[in-house]
Amino acid sequence: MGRHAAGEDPVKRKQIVEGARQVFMSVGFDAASMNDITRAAGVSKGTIYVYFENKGELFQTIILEAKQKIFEDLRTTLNTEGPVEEILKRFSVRLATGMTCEETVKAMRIAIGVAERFPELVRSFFGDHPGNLVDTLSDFVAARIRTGELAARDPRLAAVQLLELSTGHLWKQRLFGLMDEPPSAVEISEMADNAVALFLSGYSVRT
Amino acid sequence: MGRHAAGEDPVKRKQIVEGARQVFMSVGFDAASMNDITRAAGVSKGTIYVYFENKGELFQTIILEAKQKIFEDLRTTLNTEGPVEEILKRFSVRLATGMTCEETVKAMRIAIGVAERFPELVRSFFGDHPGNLVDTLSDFVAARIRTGELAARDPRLAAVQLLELSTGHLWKQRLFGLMDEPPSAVEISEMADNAVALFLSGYSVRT
Amino acid sequence: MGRHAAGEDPVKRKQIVEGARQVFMSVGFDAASMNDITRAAGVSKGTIYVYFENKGELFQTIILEAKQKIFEDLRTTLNTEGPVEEILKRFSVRLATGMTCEETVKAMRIAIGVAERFPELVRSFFGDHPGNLVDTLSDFVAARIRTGELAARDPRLAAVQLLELSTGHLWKQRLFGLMDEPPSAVEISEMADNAVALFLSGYSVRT
Amino acid sequence: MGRHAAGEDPVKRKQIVEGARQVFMSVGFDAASMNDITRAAGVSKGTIYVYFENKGELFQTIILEAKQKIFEDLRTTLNTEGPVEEILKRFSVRLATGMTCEETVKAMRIAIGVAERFPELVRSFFGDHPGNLVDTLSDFVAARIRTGELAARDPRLAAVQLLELSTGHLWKQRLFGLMDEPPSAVEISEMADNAVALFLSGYSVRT
DNA sequence: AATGAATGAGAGTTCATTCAT
DNA sequence: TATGAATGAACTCTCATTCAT
Repeated sequence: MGRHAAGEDPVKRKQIVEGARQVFMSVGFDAASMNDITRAAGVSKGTIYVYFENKGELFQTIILEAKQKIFEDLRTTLNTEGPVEEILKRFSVRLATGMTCEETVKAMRIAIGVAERFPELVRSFFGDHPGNLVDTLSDFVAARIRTGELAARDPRLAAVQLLELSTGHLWKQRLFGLMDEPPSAVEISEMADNAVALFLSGYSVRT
Repeated sequence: MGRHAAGEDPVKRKQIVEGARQVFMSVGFDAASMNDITRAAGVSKGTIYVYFENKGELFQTIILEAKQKIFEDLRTTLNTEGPVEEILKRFSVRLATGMTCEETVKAMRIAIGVAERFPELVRSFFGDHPGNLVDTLSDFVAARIRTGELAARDPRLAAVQLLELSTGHLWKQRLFGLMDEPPSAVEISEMADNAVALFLSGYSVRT
Repeated sequence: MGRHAAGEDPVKRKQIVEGARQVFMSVGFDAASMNDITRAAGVSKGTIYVYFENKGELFQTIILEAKQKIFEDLRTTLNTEGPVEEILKRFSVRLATGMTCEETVKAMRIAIGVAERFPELVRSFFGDHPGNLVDTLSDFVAARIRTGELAARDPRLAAVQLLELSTGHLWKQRLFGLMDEPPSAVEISEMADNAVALFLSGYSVRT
Repeated sequence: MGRHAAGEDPVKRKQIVEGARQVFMSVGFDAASMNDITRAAGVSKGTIYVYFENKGELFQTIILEAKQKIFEDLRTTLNTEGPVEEILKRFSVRLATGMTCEETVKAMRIAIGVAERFPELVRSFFGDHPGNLVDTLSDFVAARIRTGELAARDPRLAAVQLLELSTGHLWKQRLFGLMDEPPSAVEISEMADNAVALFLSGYSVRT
């Protein structure tokens, strides 16, 4: 039969998710009404409740989807061959780009705002799931220590520091609304240069 | 007569603000009802509307007050005499302590969550007001460059980097609910040590 | 001050109860919407929720009030002096009148319909509360056995039987909608005569 | 082709009715959702609407079926030969058993609860259909008056009185939730004894 | 000046019914 | 003929705000 099972038509589901994203992203969780979402999705209210148990579940879906996009290809960046400096710079640029783009910033803002009600949701951004950012970068640093390219007593600390230097300022400015547009490629590149430079001034092996 | 003009009794105002602070901080903006605040403040609803235009304005007052507390004594830290390293460490410790304490984290979370509705409010945390954090620290770095203690092409960039290194990881963990309690004094001290160490490895004048 | 406390203005309360009675009585519990009641009461929805916790509580109030009216003066009827036959007839008439009037019938119908959800409510009609109908009449019968006017091995059984004979048929016809109007005084009187006659044929002392 | 016309397959119809019976009996009319019934019946929603115009019609069918069961074999009881007392007692026992069993009580409660919306439905329980209870018992009493076994000026009144005495108290207690389980055979038998005894004390021919 | 009872629009969710498949 | 995904009106209840006292 050509018809889909209840709650399983991917086109409808996409429609709902898309409508919900628009509404949630622009007004947040509480201020988003299911009527707004209904309207934005072009789907009836009843249908939404077939696809999602309730407002909260729909919300979590939106946020988790948004989160996926940021981190997915960062690991592959670190797994390529090449000189430390070059790889770290590429990593730093990609990370900062993902963290400061419009969608990420909005998703994080909203998730942070409901942290008390959806604790796992916010945690998941930098959370303990395998392959989280800190672990991944720590592994890279440890490997390059073994190759003699880096020298650090605490690879994890070094990783954390690079992460902060790479995203910190621009991301915070975006999060707190001090920068209305995502930073330009040039700005990101400069910040990455500076981050990697300071990092290497502390952890590269002096000749 | 000893009566105050409408909306001008500072004791009443304090009462309202205190009640609102309790309620907003514990449940956020949307979940806080004016009835709850009325109850917590021990003031009638009508009175609240004499002192504050509406819920949003009251909310902004609360958040701005919370913000003041974090940054107020940081500048004096930088204005003391002494060796760069020592001063920066003290600054770093105070900043991280203020940024990760319960009240700050809650206030930021709530403010971030309603960023779309109260854009100036969130901006004000790290905003462009005179004496903001970046300017203050930049000035300090520039001064120490003039004294020959530090060497940096871009004092502002250096300041930003120190700020990120000083608060970044712990604060982000607190904000995203990955750390339920504020970090201990030891944790903060270690992070400050490491931050200042990396900073100086890049910007201190090599002998 | 001339103003009433929240939920304590007897005029408003009466208005709400009156509106609710109209709506509940004419369509039952489930089919009655709070909007209908709002309209019928001429009071805002919020106000109703100040006076009553929820729909169920309002409903219980309506039904219990209706119940009060039926039974309140029956006991005094039995406490008067006079020959058994005359007293029982008066009791029988009053009971049947109360049980078959429009309001009682509607209240009972609706209460019966929601017996699973409000069990105490239905039970209260003939319930175990002190001074319920069976006890009261049993006491009377027992007293008249002691005076030698009646003879019955089981006064309670005799009381129950009189109650059924007095109300049974007419009440059941009313309850099941076979009689659109309350029975006339004549009909009730005849039924009472017949009930008392059969009762006395079994329990009066033969000379 | 062996297919049935729309809405005419008796097996499907039975399935629907059975599913609806389960659901209606356990939660009542309003709380029963067509989805529940769909599930209980194992038939699609569309199919139900082929066999029954709407929820109300389906409901009426269920209630009428439940009603049939109570009264169907009572007439045969009265048509047997034997002494009046014995026959009346058997009749009384069967009537009380049928009127107080779980299914009857539930069906009556639900029907009574929606009496305003389905007036004919409730009426049908004791209604004017040929062969209703009162007529049947009146005929029996009249016949036994002609044989000289009973003496009553108004056979219909006598019949009504016996009916009330036979079911009244126990049934009312069941209907109003004062008795959670159906009465035991012993209780019913005793009540029947007492009912017939009082009846005969009034209407048997004295020797 | 201060109060708090009253308002009513709007929240999330359910469900009888329809109609494309 | 039978299906069940989709609809959207209607449900109960909440709450920011007003205004008579």
